[in-house]
Amino acid sequence: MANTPTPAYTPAEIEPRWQAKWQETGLYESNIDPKRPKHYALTMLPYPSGDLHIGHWYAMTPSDARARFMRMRGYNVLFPMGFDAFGLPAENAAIKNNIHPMQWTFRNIDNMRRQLKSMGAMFDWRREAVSAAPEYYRWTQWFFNQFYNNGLAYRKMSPVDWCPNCNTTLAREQVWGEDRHCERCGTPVIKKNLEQWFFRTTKYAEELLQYPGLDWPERVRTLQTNWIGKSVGAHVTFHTEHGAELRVFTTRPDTLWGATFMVLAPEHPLVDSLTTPDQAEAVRAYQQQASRQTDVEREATNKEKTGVFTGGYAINPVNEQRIPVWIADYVLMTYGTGAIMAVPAHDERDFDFARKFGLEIRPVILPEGDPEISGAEMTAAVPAHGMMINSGELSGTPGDQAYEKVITLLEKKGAGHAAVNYRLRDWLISRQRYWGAPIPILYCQNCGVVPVPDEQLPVLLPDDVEWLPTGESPLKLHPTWRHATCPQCGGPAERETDTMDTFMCSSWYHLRYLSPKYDQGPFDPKEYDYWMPVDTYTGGIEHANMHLIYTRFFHKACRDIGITEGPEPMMQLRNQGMVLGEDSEKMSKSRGNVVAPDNLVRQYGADTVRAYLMFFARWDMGAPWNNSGIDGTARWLRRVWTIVLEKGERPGTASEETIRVLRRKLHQSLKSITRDFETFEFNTIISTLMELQNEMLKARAAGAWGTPAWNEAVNAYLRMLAPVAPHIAEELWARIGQPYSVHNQPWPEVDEAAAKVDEITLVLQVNGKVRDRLVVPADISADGAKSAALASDAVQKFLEGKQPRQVIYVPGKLVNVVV
RNA sequence: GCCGAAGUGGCGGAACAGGCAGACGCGCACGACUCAAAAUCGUGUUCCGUGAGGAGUGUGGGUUCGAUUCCCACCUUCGGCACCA
Repeated sequence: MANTPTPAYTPAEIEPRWQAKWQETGLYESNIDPKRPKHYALTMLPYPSGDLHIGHWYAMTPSDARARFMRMRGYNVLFPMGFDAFGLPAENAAIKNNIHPMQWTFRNIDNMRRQLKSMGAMFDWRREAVSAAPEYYRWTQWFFNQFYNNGLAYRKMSPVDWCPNCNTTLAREQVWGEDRHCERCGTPVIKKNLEQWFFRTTKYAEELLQYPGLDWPERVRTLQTNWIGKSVGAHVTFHTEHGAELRVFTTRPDTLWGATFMVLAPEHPLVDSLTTPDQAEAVRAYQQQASRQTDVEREATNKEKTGVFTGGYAINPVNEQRIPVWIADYVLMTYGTGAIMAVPAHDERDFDFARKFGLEIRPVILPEGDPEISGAEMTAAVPAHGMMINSGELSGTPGDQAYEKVITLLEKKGAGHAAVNYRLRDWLISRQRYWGAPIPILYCQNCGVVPVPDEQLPVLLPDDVEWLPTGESPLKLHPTWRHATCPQCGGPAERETDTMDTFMCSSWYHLRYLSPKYDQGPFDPKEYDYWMPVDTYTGGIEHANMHLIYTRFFHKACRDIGITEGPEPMMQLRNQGMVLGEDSEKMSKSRGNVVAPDNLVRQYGADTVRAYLMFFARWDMGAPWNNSGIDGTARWLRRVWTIVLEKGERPGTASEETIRVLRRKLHQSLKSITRDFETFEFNTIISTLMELQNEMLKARAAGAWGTPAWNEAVNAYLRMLAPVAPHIAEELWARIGQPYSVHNQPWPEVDEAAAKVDEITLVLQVNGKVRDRLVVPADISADGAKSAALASDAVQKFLEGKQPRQVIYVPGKLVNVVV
């Protein structure tokens, strides 16, 4: 062996060879096995844009490594992969290149599947699911029916962005610029009302605020909690002078006596009846301007309040006061009731509005310690709580009872009650697009809205569509597709031509993975019972408020219908950060800072790319890509190659001390790496492996090669390396004569005795500053440590003859002498 | 404005019960090998100071024998929400 040169490390040859072998032997096929504990590791599925991005690798490689780690720890691990394959880019490609979205999508999937395979991940490809395949979206439609039949889906008018020139609806990403113009023709976009389908996510708002048993980052829970936006208060019913009910929501029922005017959203349905003839023109003009205004423009107005008096009045139910009703765009139709009682003395926005339009400001709350001042004297609203004043029979009520007393009074008068309001809105699922799952609804002249019966699903997308540059959905333009027969009366019916939001598809893909070919339901219950819930879910934080809320809603709704079980679909969540370009900007083709994983794999091999992605940044933080750093990781793996295959000098001549140090480092490293895998701290896994290698190099130079301790170290090293760099670990495992496969090996056991330190370096401090170090037995007594410290020349020098005031001993660490 | 995360060498980062700041790697410098270069190997590398030593984890305070770590105030960067009644 000494004379045979070490073969070169050639990842380009090794990696495809093992990938083929793994596939051939079904190494990563996960099947139900009641004898072993299961672990469902899920990573967010990619959109098939065409090329695998370095960001995909960054998200998936550590997820794969951890799934492999769990596998070696004895879990039966399911780690599937698929494609979120519906969506707008395919349609844009269709128009631009005259290629059918299906062709475009499936061609991209083929390429990305190849790229994913080059990662060497343990995906069980038998379980691949593609959301745009009819056998998938059949069940997406089936779920829609379930929601419809259980009162969770409903239709109502709702505004969409509309290009009056193209005569088409636009998705959010098709509206460009500050002036919000159409991406295609540049015409300013307007809002248009259409009948659209919604899911009742708000029914689950309260439950979604609970995170029972969830090991999710605090950050994500905070994002979701803020997004759901719970406010506690009361509904109060005012009346217009004509007797119409005018309901408001308020978080401050205790300020009700300070309501000196009301404000309605410009679109509020009562505006017309409230408006007096002399105000009609001004009101109409304001409404028109507001309807053209976009959210962006509303923000750009920089809080300068605008509004118009309707001429109408309402009656405050608690004091019978007649107060003017205004309209203003700072009141949103989409939140609360679209109307507010304005309490300028205690609300900043109402205060600004009152000052601008000369409306009355009446303080009704006196915070403790504040002097009582008149509304005219106020320079700003006082939002604090305190004693009620100027509030009729409730004047003098202390702040901590105010809320309760007002609610009681309102209930007695039948004028209101305690209420909770949420920022979360129902989920609008209608998309005026072709490339999505058709909403399985028929409109019959006799029977009205009729769902397509489950046995007629899927409602297939027609293949023979024309891609006209009108922007209108081809489903609307198709000559025959929309004509159907009513399943109830047999008469003619029209199909819904809208398709579903792709978030609908991705809300249940983790269930489809369980049995992607199952045709008796969305998933095989046997598989569900064994694998669900998802144990570990990894993906980007950007999905905190959309996908992750939708999928939780979906699970809970299905649970109540009886389709799923348990409170939550995904028990543990971990988010990776983002890889930026070398210029610290977001990677994009136009900036030219995109890092292509294919090129890196060609140059370095997948194992190096995997290891570098785990090493170069904290996984949850992300960082700008740094191309020069990868050489260090490549060097490390080449050294692993030689350290395993090359014979060391003077084999077997190592001292006992060398052996002990080697074994200690090995088992300490094993402990540390095990913990880091558990806690998703991937960068320190690699650095610990590098440190251990440095120690092994030293031990080899000192003659440890060929000893049992050396062989133990090499064996354990390859097993620890296997999740990170699966190909080289497999190759070296075979070359040292171990049986296939390293990936079926158990995770190494820690030898606590070997890891134990018998000698420690005691740090000696004087007044907190390090002055000396002392090697002492690990089990040294406190007194022994202290006297050893005081005997040190360096300590004596810094004591300068003074008597120590205090001597502190931290076991196993240091002695601090205080003078 | 509100909510959240983060600020450590030239760079990415480590320090996992409050106890050696800078592990590991990049880069750089010097050396070995080489006719030479690459690759590889070795040594060094927070700053100031020739040195003893001193300073040092965004800034300012505090608690403590001792603070990157805990508390208070502030600054900067990033992310989310944003007239939410």
